[in-house]
Amino acid sequence: MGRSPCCDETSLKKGPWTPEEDQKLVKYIQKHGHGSWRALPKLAGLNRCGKSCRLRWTNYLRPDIKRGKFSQEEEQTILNLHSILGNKWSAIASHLPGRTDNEIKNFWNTHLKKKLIQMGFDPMTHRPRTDIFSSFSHLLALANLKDIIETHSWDEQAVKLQAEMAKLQYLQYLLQPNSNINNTTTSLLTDIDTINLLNSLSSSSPDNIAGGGSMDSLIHLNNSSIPFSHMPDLQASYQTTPTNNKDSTPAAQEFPVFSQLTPAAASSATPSPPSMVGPVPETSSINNLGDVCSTSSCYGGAPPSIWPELLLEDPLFHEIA
DNA sequence: AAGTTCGACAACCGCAGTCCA
DNA sequence: GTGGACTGCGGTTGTCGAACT
Repeated sequence: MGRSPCCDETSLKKGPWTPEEDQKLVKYIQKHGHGSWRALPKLAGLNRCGKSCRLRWTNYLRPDIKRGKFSQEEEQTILNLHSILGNKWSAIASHLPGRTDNEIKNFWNTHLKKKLIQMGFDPMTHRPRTDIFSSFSHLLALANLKDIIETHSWDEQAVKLQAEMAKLQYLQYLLQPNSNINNTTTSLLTDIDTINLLNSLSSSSPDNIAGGGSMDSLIHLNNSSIPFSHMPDLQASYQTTPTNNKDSTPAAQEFPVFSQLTPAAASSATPSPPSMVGPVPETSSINNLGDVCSTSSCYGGAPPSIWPELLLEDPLFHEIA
């Protein structure tokens, strides 16, 4: 298949379009239609390649383009569709009238992706990240650095650190959704193993790596439920722990679905549906979710909404099904 | 006030698919 | 069937203004 040279002519202008160029392009297309994009620049009196003209028209000058910030509904639609379609920006754009694939792609990369990451979700899978312990260990270390320095020798702590990290790494392995655990029995054993391991961590001596607070931290993290979303026992604490007023967190306000999860849904051992359903990390434990709301796409006081519903209503969902 | 960093978004690049002579 | 022309698409880069030091 031959490849057409397009913009390799060095004499052709690149870079930002001027208002004059825009005007020429719009006038020409309004009068003649775009026809052949390759021929268009000459006919329109533009020193651009056809490809550049096409992009400028489709991404910016087209009259039916909706500009401005994305609405909350649009944001949810993007999240839903992305969870099914992945980076199929044009497919996503086709469900958002007036929005271009480029605009959606940019919005995803600059806002939504960061938001998911900050909330502890993998932006590609829309599931809780399973590598949370890598950062968790850092958090533990930071949180207890003072205690370590003040009360214990470095050697002593180093040994304990290694032991705890080994446990955590094994725990992480057990929690891997793609681990080679296929049959029910093994899966059950795994959960038991996992819980036992957690218990062992929680029952460690008070001067363990977390300075007596590692399991507390875990439980609080479990309120955020990133690593344990498929662990029923721990989910119980998720729903009953009163000390964490999730509804007051920015994330809970912004994504009310997280605070509305039923125990059954929260304790489901089944991997979450493509849409992002799952508890939200506790603001103060994981990261500053206030930052999440600091973006231009945050809509304080907006009515609650639930992505999966939107997803199921979308005709695309039926197409795919 | 000047320089630097960062975020948002427009634009470019190159591959892949489709159409058609 | 073949190959050139063209379009669509997704990843990446460049630019510019705002925020920060």
